[in-house]
Order: sequence, then C-alpha cells, then structure tokens
Amino acid sequence: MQSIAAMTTIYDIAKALSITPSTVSRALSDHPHISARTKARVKAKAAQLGYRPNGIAAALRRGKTFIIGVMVPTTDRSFFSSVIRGIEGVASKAGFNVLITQSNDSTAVEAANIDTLLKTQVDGIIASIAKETTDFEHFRKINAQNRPLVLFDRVKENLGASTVVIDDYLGGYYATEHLIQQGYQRIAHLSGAQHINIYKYRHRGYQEALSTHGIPYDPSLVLESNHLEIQDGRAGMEQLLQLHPLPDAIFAASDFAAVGAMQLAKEKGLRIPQDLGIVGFANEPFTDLVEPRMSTVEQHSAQMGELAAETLLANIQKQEPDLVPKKLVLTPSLITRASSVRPNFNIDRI
Amino acid sequence: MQSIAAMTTIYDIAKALSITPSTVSRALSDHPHISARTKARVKAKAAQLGYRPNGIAAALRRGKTFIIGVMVPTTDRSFFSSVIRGIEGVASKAGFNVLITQSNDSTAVEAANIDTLLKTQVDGIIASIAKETTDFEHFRKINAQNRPLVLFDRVKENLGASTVVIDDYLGGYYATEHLIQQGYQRIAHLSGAQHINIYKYRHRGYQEALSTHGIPYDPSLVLESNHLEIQDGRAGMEQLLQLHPLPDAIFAASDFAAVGAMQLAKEKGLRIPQDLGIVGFANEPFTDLVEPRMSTVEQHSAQMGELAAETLLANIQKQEPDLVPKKLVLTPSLITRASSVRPNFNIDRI
DNA sequence: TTATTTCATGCAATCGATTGCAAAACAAAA
DNA sequence: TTTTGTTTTGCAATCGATTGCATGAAATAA
Repeated sequence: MQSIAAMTTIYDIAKALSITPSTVSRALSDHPHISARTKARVKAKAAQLGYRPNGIAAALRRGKTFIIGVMVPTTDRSFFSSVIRGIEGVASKAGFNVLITQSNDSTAVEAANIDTLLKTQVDGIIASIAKETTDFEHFRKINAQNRPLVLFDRVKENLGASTVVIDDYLGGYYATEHLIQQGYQRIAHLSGAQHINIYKYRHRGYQEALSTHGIPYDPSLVLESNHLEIQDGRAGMEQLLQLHPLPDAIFAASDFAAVGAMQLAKEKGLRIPQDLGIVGFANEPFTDLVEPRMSTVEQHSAQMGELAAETLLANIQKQEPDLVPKKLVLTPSLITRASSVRPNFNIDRI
Repeated sequence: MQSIAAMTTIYDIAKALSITPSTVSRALSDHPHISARTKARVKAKAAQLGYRPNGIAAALRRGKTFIIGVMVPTTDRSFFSSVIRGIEGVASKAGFNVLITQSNDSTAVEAANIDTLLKTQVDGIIASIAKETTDFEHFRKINAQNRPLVLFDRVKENLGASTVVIDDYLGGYYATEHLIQQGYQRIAHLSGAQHINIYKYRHRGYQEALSTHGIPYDPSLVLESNHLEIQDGRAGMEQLLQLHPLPDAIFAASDFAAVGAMQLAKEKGLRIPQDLGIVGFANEPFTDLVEPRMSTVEQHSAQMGELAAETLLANIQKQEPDLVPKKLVLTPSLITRASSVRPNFNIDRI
C-alpha cells in the first residue's frame, strides 16, 4: 500500500524549477556558491510545496543524527527528570535532540536499551547506571562503536567514559557535621548498597565527619537497604527504635528514606527536631513540603545534566571520545531546614 | 578526517562470506527463504565483526523510524513524567523508541519542537499542549505530513487528533461533592486559565456539584491564576482570608496550589481540616507526605500514557491517522485523606 | 533422463539528502 | 576577440539497508 500523500522532496522542488537536486540542497542550506536569486526561488517553492527536510536521509549521508541518547533508571523521579531537563536545554540549544530510555534499574533492560540507542545511531549517550548492574560489558559496546559516553550520578570508572557526579563524600560529610554541630551525638545513617559509589561515598563522608569530631563510629547505627524508598526508611526507623540508647539523629542517603523515617518517628511520638534530627539527600521537592521541612543535600541536578550534555557535545564535536575521560565533580550544598535545626540549641553549651 | 573505526556493515559481512548484501540482510532478519546454514554463518560472522545494524539506513529505506515523538510542557512534573513512563513502557514493548521534547509551556518552543520531530521523521507524535498556546496551526503540520497525532490532558478539539483525557468535570464534581458531604458550606475554588479545557471543566464540575446540593455559586470564592503553582495557592489563600465570612473549604485545580493554600492557612493558624478542608488535583506524590495528608484527584497518569501510546501505535500501524479521531476519557478517582475528612463529623447532623 | 517444483541466492533499484569535482555561464582583463 | 578568472550550477557517487524480480541450484516427479 502506498502512503496517501507523498512527501515532497528536494527532487520535487528541483523538477518544479528545472534545476538539480544538488542546487536545491545547497540553496536550502544557504551555501555561498548559490546565487541569491536561486535561493529565493528555491525557498519560495519549498514553502509553497510544504517541503520538510528528511532528517533521516541527511543523517544517513552525514553519519550524524543530531540525536543524543539518554538512559536513566526512571524518569519519574525528580532528580532524574531535572537532569533530563538540563540535558535537553543544552542539547536543543546546540541543535540536538534527546532520545530517552529507562532501565527501570534492570541490567537486562539497560543492555537492551544500549543496543537500541546504538541501532538508532545516536551521536552519543548519557547514562546513569542501574542499581542492579554489576557487570558493565554492555557499556563497552558504546565505545566499541566509537560513540562517546558520559555517565552521571551512578557512574563507573574505567569504562572510558567521562563522568559527572557531585561530591557525595562531601555531601555526607556536610550533612553529618551539621547534625553534630546542632548537638546531636548518636547519629544513625540509612545507606544503600555499597557497590554503588554514591552510597559508599556518602557513607564515608558520614564516617569521616564523625571521626573528625571525635565521635566513635557505631556500626549498629548504620543500616543498609537496597532501594532507600519510603518503606525502607520506615523499616529502618523501626529497627533503630529497638536500640538503647536511641539515636538522636538520622542522616539518610535518600530523601525518600528520610521522609519514611520521619513519618514513623512522628507516629511513635518523637518530636522532630527536638528528639530526632533528620537530614536527607537530593533535595526532592517534597522535602520542602513535609512537616517539619526537611534538611537535605542539594545535588544541582539540572546543572549536572547541563554539564553532562556539554561534555558529551564536546566529545561529539571532536569526532571521538576523550582519550583521557574527564571527571567532573560538582560540590553539593547543604540545605538546612527545620528537621535538623534545634530551635534553642546553643552551640556553646556542648 | 576519517572516523577511527569504520563501522562494519552488511557489505563487510557479505564480502567476508563471499555472498551478497541482500542475503546477509535477509539472513539477519530470519527471512524464510534463507537456508539455516547461511543464517548461522551470517550471524556468526556478524557477531565476530561486531556488526550493529544501522537503524537510520533501514529507516530511510522503509520510511519508518520506529521512533515516536513526545512533547510535554515539562518533564519534571510528576504527572508528565508518569505519563512518559507509561508511553515508554508500551512503546518499547512494541519496538518503538521515544523522543522527548519539552515546550516549557511556550508556543514558540512548541512550534519549533514540532518542526524538529517531523524533521526527525518520527512515526507519530504524542503531545500535551502548552498553557500559553491559543493558536494551533503548528499542530496542523503534523497531519499535513500524514503523521498521526495523539493529544493528552491538555488537548484541543478539531485538530484531527485522537485525545486521551480524564473526565475533569467529574474530577471537579467528585472533589466538591466530597467536601459538601463532609459538611463544608463555603467552598472556594482555585482555578486556572479558562481557555484551557482541563481548568474549565474542573470549574464546571465544581459548579455543578454545588448546584446539585443546593449551594449557591458565589463568584467571589473562585480565583483564577495562570500557573496554579505553590505561590499562586498562597496568594489565593491570602485573598480568600479577606472574605467575610471566610470560606471553610478549598478545592484547588492543582496540587501545587492546594499545598500553597494549605501552607498559608496553617501559618495563619487555621486548622486543617477542622477550620478548612482542602482537596487538590493530580495526586502528586507530595500530597501523601504533607501534613495533614492531602486529599486529591488521581488522574491515572501512567495509564493515560499507555492509552495514548496504544492509540498512536494503532494509527501508525494503519498507515494513516484515524479519520474519526478517538476520544478516550478516563474516570478520575477521588482520594480522600486527612485534609478534607472531618474526624468527628456526622453526616446525619446536617 | 527430462520436466517441473521448490528452495536459496543474486541483481539492481530505491529511500532523500549531501558533496567533491567537473563544467557551464558570465565577467573582466589582455 | 581571446584569455583568464569568478560565479553558479550540474553530474554522479555515496551513506547502509531493504525488497521485487530474476536466476541458479537442488529436489522431486514424470
């Protein structure tokens, strides 16, 4: 079956004006060797015929699609959608489109997505690695296809990819130190799987802050969960409530876990921040809406996306991946809100 | 400059096996006329050479990219990212990719995005219209290019596009009726620009519920703002607090406005839900995290995305847009939480 | 053995735009 | 008028995969 309305191509324009497709092509792209008169005629005819360029044909010829592939664990998490927003902004300003895929934190889906993106001939890929992933072979294919790769947030070294992360160590350090300075002494930590760098580093920052301030590290105060969702935060809090003495503060490596812990603590009659100080991580929008407002660590997600896109575009322009991959590290900012600020606490009293 | 590693194509495989590219192509796609032996040899050689199909070339030849374009006002709103998630799920199951663009609620960007998507030869487009848009000519180009278009949520009739929406009227009705049944009498409404259908219908539902229950419609209780963001909710509440008598409940056409109103009301010492009942709209995740938990209207966003994608894919398969565009209407669900449920209210007392 | 099917592969055009090189058209200089 | 130089346009190959049709090979029937 034929498609109803045949698309008009440069051949149609050429025929209508009794010139060649090459001239039409050049006229449309304002090639300097084409006379002003011809350009005007071509453009007028193109408009008249409702011509729209076939980007696919151009992509095939040029070997460039002007599409960059993005893979995130999920789009419906504020952090990732903000990063995407940042990527999209930079990309579209540079004339690039963004093809989004989601891994749902599954390694199998992740590998399939990479295949798809490569098949689509994206000019480069920006990705954040699925939680589940421990074998990274599928990422190697990207470089094997000579396509640049930039990883952000959940990254992995030695894949020949540039990376953009925040300093998670510092984030953990800031959060913990802040709690210490507010006079909290028994600070628990809700962490994630330690094979994932971001959680490992946040954990280290936590440890280091304790150590710097002379507080002993107590492993029973550190709970690890796979997903750090609200549920995990509640479960973690439940567990922490078994301890004697109780912890007097929590630094959670995720806002979701933090808010879960906060919910349960409140249900059990603990007052935040008087009895329990809480700091989360990521500055998800809801942290500013819960009660009390929750302290957290801002990751500068949109900026992270922008940097990732800029790095990738630079690689694309150079026609090849960076020989020495770049490592970009953003500095997180601690956002202190009511959940961790003791109203009448005087630091001098310590 | 040459690219470093030339991609391997079906020609390379053909040469290596002394057969023709056509055979290779057919072997790779499991064409029935190719012998099992040849298929095996081809596939083995393909794997050995690290062959990856060039989707662009195939797309050009077939006139089909297996990419569907999606345009949303913004990705970093839970509602839209959930819809995208729904779209992505259905699409990828059907072997389609999803190209995302954001209009940032600007008509100019919207038009530019449509140009880009068409140039990329997407097989169809799913979109939600920018708030700012009142002239829809740019959407007509899509049908002119013989590409199907499906609109969701913020839709417009007479564009030859199928639409997927929830019954906003019903959503408004449910929310308002619920407040009435909880004994609230002076119910205010925070609405958006009335040229946008969703706000117009939510408003009508509100009116109709009042009327059904014999409550007179008081225009001074209905405030309109452009964006219905948190700020607008606060401003609206401020204004409502000037009234005598005060309203005793608010139905906001957006969760953001609702939470803004709730914040300000609490700051002014009003108790929720005793002094003021509140219902929002969209079931944004934070509504379940604020205090008190906020009642709202669930829009079934992921399902909306799935339906939109299924409708579009059906159109794509048929090679042409629906002659008679479909209108799919989902039924919203009211989610009642603490913000609108009076603890000891007995409906018999009315 | 020859004729007839069936099966497997090859040929060559095609999708639509881009681009190096050749050539024509025109202008300016000799 | 011829030569040299500039502009402007055309020719034809190319990007990589797909596919209708033709052809060759193998298998079966006569």
